[in-house]
Amino acid sequence: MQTAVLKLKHLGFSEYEAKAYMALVHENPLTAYELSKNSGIPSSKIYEVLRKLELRHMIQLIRGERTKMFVPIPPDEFVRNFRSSIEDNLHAVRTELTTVKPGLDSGYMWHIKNYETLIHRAKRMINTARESLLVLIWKEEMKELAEALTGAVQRGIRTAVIHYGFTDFKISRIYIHPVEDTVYEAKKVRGFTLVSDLKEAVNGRIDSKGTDAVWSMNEGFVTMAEDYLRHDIYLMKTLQRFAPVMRKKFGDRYEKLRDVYADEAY
Amino acid sequence: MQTAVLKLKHLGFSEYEAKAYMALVHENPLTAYELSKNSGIPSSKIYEVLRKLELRHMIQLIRGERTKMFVPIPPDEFVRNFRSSIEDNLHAVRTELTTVKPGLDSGYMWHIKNYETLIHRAKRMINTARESLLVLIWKEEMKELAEALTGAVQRGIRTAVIHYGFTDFKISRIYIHPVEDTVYEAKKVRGFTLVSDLKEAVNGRIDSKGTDAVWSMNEGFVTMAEDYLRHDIYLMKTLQRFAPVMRKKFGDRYEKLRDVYADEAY
DNA sequence: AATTATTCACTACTATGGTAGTTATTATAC
DNA sequence: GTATAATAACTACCATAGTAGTGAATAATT
Repeated sequence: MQTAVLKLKHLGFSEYEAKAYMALVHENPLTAYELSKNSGIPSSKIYEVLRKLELRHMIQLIRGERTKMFVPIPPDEFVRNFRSSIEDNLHAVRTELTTVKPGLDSGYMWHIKNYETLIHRAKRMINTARESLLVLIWKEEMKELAEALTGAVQRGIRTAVIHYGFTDFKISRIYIHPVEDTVYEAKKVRGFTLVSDLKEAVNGRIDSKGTDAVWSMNEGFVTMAEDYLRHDIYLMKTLQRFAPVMRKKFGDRYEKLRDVYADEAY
Repeated sequence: MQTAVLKLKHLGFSEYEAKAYMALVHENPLTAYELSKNSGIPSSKIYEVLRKLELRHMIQLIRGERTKMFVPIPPDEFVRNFRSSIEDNLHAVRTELTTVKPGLDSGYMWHIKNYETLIHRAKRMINTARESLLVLIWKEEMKELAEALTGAVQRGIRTAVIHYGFTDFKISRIYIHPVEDTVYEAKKVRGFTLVSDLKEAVNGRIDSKGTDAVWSMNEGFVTMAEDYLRHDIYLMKTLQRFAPVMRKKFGDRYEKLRDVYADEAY
């Protein structure tokens, strides 16, 4: 299925509705009949679908020569419409709910015991960060979050990543922590820490037994996580000074690692 | 039904899901059984509902003493989550669709022949305006759009309203156009013009036969609409100078109208 | 024994996707 | 000039899945 159709479905449209709108955007104006052919929607369904789209203000009926024709609301306009109505609803929910129960969130420690939930939470934090991101991560989690992180960097979010083990991932400030595979192999535990905007943080570990993480906006917790990462960066920068010693220990592999070292301090 | 439940339904949740989440926000943590009682959801359905909510990252299972208990994701967090995923989808749709068909929108003249569509469009324009709004309106449409306009003014949008006929509506810059009822009665046509951010405009008329309006981002069209309204305002300000004459014509009624005149030029 | 916790089974309604069929009008092909 | 595609518009029917509503059957706790 086309990605846009899929996304529209996520936004709550039926497949037929999505396809019809897509087809109309690609070519218009069209009669119902033409649209049914272009979109692959059975002609028997097309009228029902068009009615619904019109109700949702996605398309508009215009007078053709002698037949009814349809044009789509321009995508830009649709996006603005949709966003605006969603924001209305979200705002209403938010005000109604947050006024009821104040105080749970800010100091609350949230336990996450599910890997997917952890990744989901991390993604949201990365995507909604406004200023800064501090990350300690292993390659497994990096695979899940690389896209979101790249996006954040492009958005101009100050981003520092401490990556345990080797990676090809290129980002302005990435500090490679040269962990020997043996160490990792022995422990079989991956740490994961993420601090966003110095306001909220997750910290956890993932091993064969599962996931165990804590999320919070608690000030102490966040500060601690932040210090932890800063400290790690500082440590690595210190280690860099002992490059010769390192080289002895890691050999060529260390050289390779140095190439991707960040040039600038966080 | 509670408004928040309704809003959540608008956002795509089922009634049970909405109720369950609401109830959990109001009191937590709760066991499934307790929740079913508090929320009015049949206990036979509560587990299924909870499973779905967990999948959607709306709630979280925690270990109680010996029974499973549930806590909601804090509303703030939920709102951020939800918005972020909607934005992702919208963005994807937008980029995929606007790259395909460039140029339709900007010069396109959009005919609106449906009253509801006109109001809908106007609302969206008002709600998404970033700088300025110029409105020519009659009381019928004012009733539909008053809330949106008040919101815009509060948001700091420069707003000028030319209102035909008398109104109680209070807004910083409202110019009352003293139309005699007879004139209106005779024509039975209401004009409506809206210019937002000097970028897009709708212009139309509503009468007993129906609605006929045009929306466009076409530069010439927008400029024209803008000029039209400015000119009307200018005209009225000039008329003000002839207050004595006006008073003769409209008598006491005119005095009443003057009270709500805007004090400042647009 | 009563409350709490959880699952199963079944009904009804609605939305969706899919297939079939009806009725005109308008081209074009033979 | 009639046959036959192709276009256009619309109804009816069916299977499936999700949601809502009801009743009841079991466990496990207290």
